[in-house]
Formats: sequence, C-alpha cells, structure tokens
Amino acid sequence: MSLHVYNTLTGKKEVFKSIAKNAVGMYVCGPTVYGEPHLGHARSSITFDVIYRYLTHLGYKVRYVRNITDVGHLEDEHNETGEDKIVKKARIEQLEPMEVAQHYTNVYRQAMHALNIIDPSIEPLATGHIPEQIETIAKIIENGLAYEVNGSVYFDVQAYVQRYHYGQLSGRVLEELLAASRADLEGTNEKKFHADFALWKKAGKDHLMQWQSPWGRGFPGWHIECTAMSSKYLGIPFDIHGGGMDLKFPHHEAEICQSLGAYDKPPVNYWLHNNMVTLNGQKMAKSKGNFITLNELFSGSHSLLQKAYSPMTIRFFILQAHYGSTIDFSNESLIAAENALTKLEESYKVLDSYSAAATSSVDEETEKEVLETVESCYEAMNDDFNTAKLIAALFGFSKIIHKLTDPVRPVQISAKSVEKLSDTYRSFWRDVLGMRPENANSEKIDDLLGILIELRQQAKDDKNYSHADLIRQKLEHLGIQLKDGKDGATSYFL
RNA sequence: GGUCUCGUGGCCGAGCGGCUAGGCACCGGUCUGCAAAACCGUAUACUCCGGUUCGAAUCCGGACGAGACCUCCA
Repeated sequence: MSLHVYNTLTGKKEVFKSIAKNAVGMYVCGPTVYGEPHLGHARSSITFDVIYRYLTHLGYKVRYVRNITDVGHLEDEHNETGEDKIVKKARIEQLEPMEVAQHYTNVYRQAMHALNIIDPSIEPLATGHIPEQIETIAKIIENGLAYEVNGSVYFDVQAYVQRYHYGQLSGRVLEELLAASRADLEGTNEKKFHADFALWKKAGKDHLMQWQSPWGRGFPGWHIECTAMSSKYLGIPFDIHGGGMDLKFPHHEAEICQSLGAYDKPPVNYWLHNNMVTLNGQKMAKSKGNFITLNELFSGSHSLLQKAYSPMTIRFFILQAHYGSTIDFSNESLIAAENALTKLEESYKVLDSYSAAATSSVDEETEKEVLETVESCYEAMNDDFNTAKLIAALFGFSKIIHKLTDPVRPVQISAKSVEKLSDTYRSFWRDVLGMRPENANSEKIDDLLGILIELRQQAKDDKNYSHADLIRQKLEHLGIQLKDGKDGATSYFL
C-alpha cells in the first residue's frame, strides 16, 4: 500500500503524491512565542516531526518549514483597546517585546529538543519577513482583493467570492458568517464587510512593535506571515501544510484566500490537521488557562500531576493515539504510557545485544511472523501515519524478540530474518517514532551499582536473603530496579 | 443559534460490513530463595432505539451525551 493521507481540504484519505518526484515541501504553523509551551504544542510538533521523519524514511528529501510567530497580534481585534499579546506580556514583565519573544522562543526550542524533535530545515521569524509580507499584501491590493482604510489594509472577501470559492477548508459559507455576525460590535470598525480580515494594521503611537510600510507605520495581520514565508521557501503550491485543528478557521482559510489573492494559486495540495489535547474533556489552551506546560510535566510541578513524566513518556503518550483524534490527559494514561514505553525500550536493548546462534533449525512460523510484522509497520504508517497501529506492531516484534531469547527454549530464525527484524525495529522505533533512550548511564553510576550488586551477591551466596533484599529495596526507593537473570547475573534499570 | 466531529471492556486506544488490534491494570499458571521480567492461559466491549443486510462496533435514520470551530489558540 502506498502512502495515504487524510486531507482536511477534501475530508478524504488520498494517495500522497508529491509535486517533485523525490522531494516534499512541508509547512507547519509554529507557536506564538508569548508564553510557556504546553502539551498542546507538543502534540502538534510531535505529530509533524513523525510525519517529517517518515517521509524522510521513505526516501523523500523534505524541506520542513516551521515558523515562529514573534509578533503578538491583537488580543481582541474588534476592540479598540485590543493589545498585542507579546507587547502585553512585555509590559507585565517589564521587558522589551523582543526580549519576551526571544525568551519564549528559547524555552520552546529547549522543550522541542527534550522531546527529541528534529529542528525544521527553516524556522523563519515573522519579524524577519516584514518586507515579504508587505510585498504579498501589495500584490493582493494590485489584484483588487484588498483595500486600504486609514493606514490599515483589509482583505476584501466580497470581491474574493466573485472569483473564488470561499470557505473550502472550513466548510463555512458566507451566509453563515453573516448570520453569525457580531453587528453590535462593529460600530467603530473600518472593514467593509465583517468577514474581511486585516492584512496590515495601523499602529498607534505607543504600539511597541511597528514597521514602515506603503500605508504608513504599522504591523502585519496574523495570517499574512504564513503566506509570505511558505511561498518564499516552498513555492506555490507546495505539498503539505500542517497545524492544529483550531487553526483551520480563520487562519488557514485566510491563507488560502491570500494565496489565491496574491498569486491566483491555492497554497498547498494537502492540508493536515492534528487534533487537540484535552484536560477533563476540555481543550487545553492558553486562553482557557487549563494547560500544563511541558516543563511542569518534566518536573512534576503542577497540582494535577502525581509525578514527573519524562519527555519520552510524553512523546510516547502522544504517539499512542492517531493524530486526528483528541487525547485526554490523565495521570493514569501517562503512567500506562511510561510502562509500555519501558517495555519496548527494553526489548530494543535485548535485541541490540542479541546474536543468533549458528544453527540449521529455523522456526518457519516465527520467520513468517517477522515478515508479517515488518509489513504491518509500513501498512500502519502508510495509513495516514497511524502511529497507534505502528506501536501495536512493535509490540509484535517485542514478543518475537522474547521468543528468540527465551532462556529455556529459544526459537531460532535465520540471520537474515534477525537482521530484518533488527533493522525494522530500529528504523521505526528510533528513526520514525523518534524514541531515544533516556538514561544514558554514566560510567560512575555503572561502577557504583556494580559494587552494590556484588555485595548483594555475597549476601545471597551466604543465604542472607534479608540483607540482599534490603539492598534491592533501598535501591528501589531511589528508582533503581534490580533484576536477577536466569544465568545468575543481575542487571539494573533506572 | 450555525457548521462539524465523536461516544469501544476497569483505564487508554485501533478498527470504516464477516477474520484475536495493541497497551496499562486485574486474575490463574510456569520459572525464581523471594521479587521483578519473560512466557502460557482466563475474563471484561462496542451509549440507546429503529432500519438496510445472509451478516453491523463498522452503513442509514432518530434519541441521549460529550467536544471543537464560529474571537486569540497547537
């Protein structure tokens, strides 16, 4: 089966076909850097990280662009007191707006690295592309699809619908937008039509982030940066545009308008949207104040957290569900994820140190299982990046590995099959799912535990089991687990 | 109010018309000084009511429930 993706634009699973034969252009909406990154950000970045990794695994050369929105945009566009979010944060924290943006950009990047997310090929900043945005806006005006009022520029939706189909992505129709109109809020509005959206906003004197433009001093509208930057680095149209579900409307709908408005071409062939992380069934969001930041998860410092959860646990937790479904946060499911992750990680280590004994007897049944499981790994990922199914397949591998290394009656398979199993497991576990071992044990710890294991062994030899158990128990309290193997050797797990 | 999505066993979560998803937890067994791990085995499902079909968790209609978007949001 070839790669199929669920295209939110058409609402269907489609065969994925890239524009260039062996290359893919992918753009994903990154964060607005005015606050701590939370679980929701992790979901989006992990989703597209795995998509990026899998496309690369399939042999595509991927140019992956993920922006940083470092202009805060308005808290409330309809209200004159609407304040730029980054500017507001800067006022509260008594910093330069760019200090705020820089700080949260740094925090975001650190968290991404902790989650083993590969850096995008290009990570453009909105403020670094003001000329490009102005240029794009000018093109739209030139094409008669935007108008200037009082130093601000708005997209002319009414003119747009004369030429193009509006609401393709969000399924919204203009009549609906009219019906939902907040006419009562529009007293001071400059827009000709309430569905029009800002491309450029005039800045007041005390607005801290502002730039010179053909329309006077101001700052760009929220949606235009993605159009300007994606077209600059990926061309038009490009292959994949990703982001959270909540961005479908108005943000992505506006991007389609802007792209058609400026270039007469739709921006992208495949729209992919990840679903939300919920907390007690409610969307986790900054604006709702019910979010848990990534650093809180890593350290366990949040009243809702029973314990700290490692970055890989978070990553695994998210990958256990398909990206298109919501996932509900709970301590129970995080702990379950932690246990499951440990199992797969241990099987991986066992396999890593396994070498097939030279033998002529080969278990046909197991041989077949290996091939089938390899197959199901690809099937899972080709089916719209179904990581939940992939993980189920990896547990299949785990079972096979334990059969091979059974201390009593190990099953034999051919060296070729072992290699196949090993390569596939490594590819999918490490390269595609991006799971990395977390406890790089320092040599000192290894030596120290070696001493304790030796002392315990002496106690065991003397049949002083209470002493032996005491050592094991005390280590257990420190989170170190001792396991006595069949061969008499003891191993430890942090 | 409008648009849309979803409702699976104790918990999480695949499934898109017939064939064991998987994980976590639980229980029984093998192994072990005891644990742990591993292995073998048992159990627990498809919100409700109609319909289509030889056959439905899966398709259609309805009810109830939950959520998302319609303002900034991953």
